[in-house]
Amino acid sequence: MTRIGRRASRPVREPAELEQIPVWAPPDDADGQQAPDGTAGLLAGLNAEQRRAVTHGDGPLLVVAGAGTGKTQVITRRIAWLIATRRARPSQILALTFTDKAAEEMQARVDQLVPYGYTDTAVSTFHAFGDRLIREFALELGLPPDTRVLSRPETVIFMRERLFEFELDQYRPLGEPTRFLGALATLFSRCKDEDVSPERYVRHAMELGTALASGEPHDPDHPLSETDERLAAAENARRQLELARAYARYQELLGRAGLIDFGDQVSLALRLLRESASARQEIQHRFRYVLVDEFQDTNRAQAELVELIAAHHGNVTVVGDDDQSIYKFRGAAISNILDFRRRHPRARQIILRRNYRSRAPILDASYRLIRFNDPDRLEFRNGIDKRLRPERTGGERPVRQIAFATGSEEADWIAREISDRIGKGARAREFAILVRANSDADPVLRSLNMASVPWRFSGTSGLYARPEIRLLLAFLRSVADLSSSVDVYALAASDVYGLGGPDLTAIVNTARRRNRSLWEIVEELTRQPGLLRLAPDTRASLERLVADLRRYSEIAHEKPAGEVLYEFLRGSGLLARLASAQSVSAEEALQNVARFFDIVRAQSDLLPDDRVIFVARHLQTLIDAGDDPATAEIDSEADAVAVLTVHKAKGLEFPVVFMVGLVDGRFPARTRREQLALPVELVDEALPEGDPHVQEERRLFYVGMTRARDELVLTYAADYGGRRARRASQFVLEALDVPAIGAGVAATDTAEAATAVAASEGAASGAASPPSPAAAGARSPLERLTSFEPAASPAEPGREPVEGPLSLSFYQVDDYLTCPLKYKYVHVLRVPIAPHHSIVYGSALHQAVQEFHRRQARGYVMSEDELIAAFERAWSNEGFLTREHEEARLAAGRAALRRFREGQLLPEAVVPAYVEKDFTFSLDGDRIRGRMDRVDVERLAVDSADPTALPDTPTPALQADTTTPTLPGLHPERVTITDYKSSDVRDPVRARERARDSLQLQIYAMAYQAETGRLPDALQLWFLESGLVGRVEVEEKKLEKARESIRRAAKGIRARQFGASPDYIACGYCAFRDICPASAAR
DNA sequence: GTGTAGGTACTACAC
DNA sequence: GTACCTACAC
Repeated sequence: MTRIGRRASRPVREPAELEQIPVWAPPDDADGQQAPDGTAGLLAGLNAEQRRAVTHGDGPLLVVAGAGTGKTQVITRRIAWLIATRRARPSQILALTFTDKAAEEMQARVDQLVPYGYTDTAVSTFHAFGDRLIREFALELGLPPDTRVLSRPETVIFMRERLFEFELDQYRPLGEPTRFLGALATLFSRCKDEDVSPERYVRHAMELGTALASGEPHDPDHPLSETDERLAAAENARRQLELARAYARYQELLGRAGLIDFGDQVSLALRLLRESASARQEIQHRFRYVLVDEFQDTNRAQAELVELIAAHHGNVTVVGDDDQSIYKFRGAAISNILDFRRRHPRARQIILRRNYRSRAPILDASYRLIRFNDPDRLEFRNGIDKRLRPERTGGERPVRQIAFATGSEEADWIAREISDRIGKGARAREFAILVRANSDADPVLRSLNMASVPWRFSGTSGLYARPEIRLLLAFLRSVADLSSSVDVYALAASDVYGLGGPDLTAIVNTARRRNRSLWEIVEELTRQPGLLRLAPDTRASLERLVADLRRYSEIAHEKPAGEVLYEFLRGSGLLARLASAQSVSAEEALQNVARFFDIVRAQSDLLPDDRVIFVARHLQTLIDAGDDPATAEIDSEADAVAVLTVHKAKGLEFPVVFMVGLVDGRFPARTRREQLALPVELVDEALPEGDPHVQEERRLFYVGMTRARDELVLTYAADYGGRRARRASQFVLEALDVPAIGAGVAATDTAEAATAVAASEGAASGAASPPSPAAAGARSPLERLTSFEPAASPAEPGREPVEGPLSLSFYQVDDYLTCPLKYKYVHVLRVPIAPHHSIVYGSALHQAVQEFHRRQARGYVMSEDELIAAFERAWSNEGFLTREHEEARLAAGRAALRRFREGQLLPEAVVPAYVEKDFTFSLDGDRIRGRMDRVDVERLAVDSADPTALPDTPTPALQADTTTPTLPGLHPERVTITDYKSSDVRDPVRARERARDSLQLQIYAMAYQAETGRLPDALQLWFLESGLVGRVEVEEKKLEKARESIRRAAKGIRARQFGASPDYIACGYCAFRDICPASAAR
C-alpha cells in the first residue's frame, strides 16, 4: 500500500463543517472497476465476509475473526471506509487496542490507507484514551491538571511509604510488614478491572458480616460442622472488610496526593461518563464510531467504557475471537464477546472463516483441540460455524509430536534440526520456538548457542539480574553507604578489583571479629599495612579500591548519581572494555548499561535530590517493589530464531513453529490461586461449565498452534530434572487425536528419540508411537540431576579438604543445607550483614524470657515492669521500616511478654530445670554445639506417666509429686525441651508442623541424650507472640533423618564444596541475594 | 478412607 | 514458605 495525498494544511474542522469536506477518492481497484462511492481500492483483495464487515453501515457489529483471517485488515479498512464514505470525519472515529505496539501498527496501516491530514483518528490503547479523557476533564474529576500515573512498582512503594496509614492487621504481619503489598496492589488493580468501587467492596464485606449475624441455616451437607463453618465465615468477613477498607484508604491516599494508577486510567474515565452528564454527552457526540480490537481480551471496565461511549448511537464494531482469549488473569472477561449479541440484539454478526496463514493439518489439529472447550465457546453457544478454511493449500506436512528422554535432548534436537535446515538454505527468522513460561527457554537458548544458531529471546524482565547491572548497583549502594559490607565485598570481589582467595577471606573475617564494617578494615589496612599479612597484588588492589571509594564518595556529595556512575564506568575501565570487545554479549552488556542509565536518570528526576545516597536507596526500593525491566535486545530485525512465550507470540506468525516442554504441569500450567482473590460475588462473569483454568490454557495452546504457517512440531520430554517422570500434555493428545499413552513417554536415548521422529513423520496423523519407558533399575538421569550430591559441585580451588573434626552449630548445618554458598558467605567469609528487624525483635524477646527464667530459678518472680524493662534494654532500633513499625513491634513484644509472664504464674506452671543450656556432642567425630533455650524435668504421678496423655498446652496441667516411687522401666519424670520462637504462628496445626520439621529440636534431643544417657520425652517450639506451642514426641526415625542431614552438611563443609543451590524462596530471604551471582530471587 | 511423607512449582503481560 | 498432588501405610 502506498501513501496517497498530502498533508492537509487546514486545521481540524468543527462538526458543522463536515459537509464541506472534499471527497477524498481512494485508488481504484486493480481491475479498473470503480465502486459508486469511490471506495473500490479500499475493498480490493478482500473476501466477501471481510467486505461485508468493512462496509457495514450503522449499528453494532460483531466480527468473529479467527486466527489468520485478516482481522487487522478489516479494522483498518473499515476506518478508511468510514472516512472515505464520509460517514465520519477521522476525529470522530475511536479505535481501541490493548498494547502500544498494536496501536502503533494499526495507526501505520491506517496512515497508508488514508491521506495525510485525514488521519487524526484516535487509534490508541484503552489506557492512553482514558488518560486523555481524565486530563481533559480533570476539573470534573477533582484531579490536579498535572496528575502523575504510578506504575505498579511505584504503587507498591506508595503504599509502603504509608503502610501505617492503613488499618491492617492480618495483611500487615509485623515480622514482614510489606509481605502483602504486592498482592494488595494486584487486588486493587483487579477491582478496577472488574469495575468494583471501594464503596461496593466495603458494602459487600459488610453484608458478609450481617449475613453471619442474621444466621443463615446450616447446610447439613457442608463438610464443616456448624460451629466451624460459622467461624470460617466470620473470619472471611473480617478479612474481606480489612481488604475493602484498605482499598478505600488506598484510593483516598492516592487522591490526596493527586496521583492515579494504571487502573484509574480506565476506571476514572468510566466514572466521568457515568457521573457527568455534560461530559458524557460531549464524548458520545465526539465519537460517532467506536472500534475495538481483540475484544475477547477486554475486561469488564473496558467493555463498560465502550458501551457508554456508543450508547447514544450504537455504532460499535468489536472484533475478536473467543478462542483466543488468554488474559483472564488480568481481568479479560470472555463473556464480553460471548454476550455481545445478548446485549445488542440488533447486532450484526460476521464470521471470518478464510484462513490465509496456516496449512490444513495445522488448522485441523488446532480445531480438534479447541473443540474440547465446548460448550463454553461462541461457536457452540450461538450455533455458528467458525471453523477455519485453509486458503493456502498444497505442500502440507503433518503436525508432528516428538518425545525425548530429557529436556536437554529435546533442546539439542531442535537446535540441530534448525541448524541443519539453515545449512540447507532456510533462514533463521523462519523458525519460532514457543515456550509456556520464560524460564522454559533457558535450555533451548543454551542448545541454540551450542549449535551456533542465532536467536532472539523476548523476555520481559531481567535487567537488574544481569551481572553488569548488579555490579553497578553494588557500586551505587557502596557509595551511598560505605558500611554496607555486602556491597563493598561484591565490589572488591568483582573483576574491577579482582580481590579474592585467602587474603579477602582474612580481611572479611577481621572485620567480623572486630565487629567493624568491611570498609573500616580495608581503609585501616591502607593506613596500617602491618595489620594483616597480605600478598603485594592484594595490597595494590586494596589501595585502588579504597582510593576509588573515597574519591567517588567525595564527588557523590556534589554531583548527581548518574554522573558518579558514569565516572565509575569510565574510571574502572569497564566502559572501554565493553566498548572494544567485539562480542555480541559485550554489545548487549553495553546496551543494558545504557538502559540502566536511562532508569537512573528517570528516577533521579522524580526525587527531590538526585545524589547517590538518595538515588541508590530509591532504586533498591523500586527493585524490592518488583520493578524488573527487560534486558536490551540487539537488533530486533536480525535474522534469528525467535524464542518467545506463547503470550508474546499472539498476533505473530512463522513458517515453522516448535512448541516445547509440552508436559502436564507445564502446559497446561498447574492452577495457582491468587494470593488475594477478589470475591467471586463481585466478579460479574458467568462461570463456564468446564474447568476455567484448563480452558484458558487450551486457548493459549490454540494460539500457539495457529502461529504456524507451514509446519508445527510439538515436543516434550519425560525428564526435566525432577524426580518423577513427566507425562505428555493432554493438549498434545487432544490436538493429534491419539489415545493417552500415560507415563514413561520418553525414549531412553537420542537414537530412540530419532526413531520416534521417523515414526511421527510416517504417520498420517503425525502421532508418534509411544517410545519405551526409561530403563528400570539403573540410576535414572532424574535421580542424578536432583539428588543432593556434594560431589556435584567442585571443591574450592586451591583448598584441601578440612582435616580433623569440625565444630558445627545448628545454624551452620541449616545454612549449609539451605545453600552451600550462603554458608560460605556467612560462616567462612563472615561478611558482616546489617541486622534484620526480626533478629532484633527475636533476640530482645529471648533475652527478656531468659532473664525471667534465671531469676525464677533463684526463687524470684520478675514484675511486669522489670520484664518489659529487660526487653527494652535488649532492644536495638536497627532494621525497622519506619518508626511506626518499630513502635508496633515493641508493643507486640510487650504484650507477648505480659501473656508469657501470666502463664508462668499459674499454679500448674513448670519451673524449667535448665535455661540457656550449652551443649556439645559428637557425631561421626564432628562436634555439634549449641544452646537449648529451656529444659523442663517434671516428676510424674504414676498414673500420669503416659506421655501421650498430656495436653498440648505450654503449661501442662500436671501435679509435681515428690512422693511417687520410681518404677523400673518407666521414666518417673518427663523431659521436655523447648525452643522459644518469635515468628508469627497463629495456627496450632502450623505450630505442630513447624515442630515436626524442626532439625533444631532433633539436635537438642541428641544433645540431651549424649549428656544424660536418655532421650527427652517431648520437643516443642513455643511461639511467644501467640502463646501457641507445637509439640512432637521423640522418634528414632526422625533422629536418624536428622543425623543424616548433619552428615550431609558436614561432608560438604569438610570438602569445601560451596556451590550455590539457588532456590526461589530461599534466595528471596537471603541477605546476599543482591550480590549473589547465583541468586534465583526475581 | 485418613494421615503422613515426599515431591514440585512458584506463570503469562500491559497499561 | 506453602499449597497442592501422589504414593503409600494403616
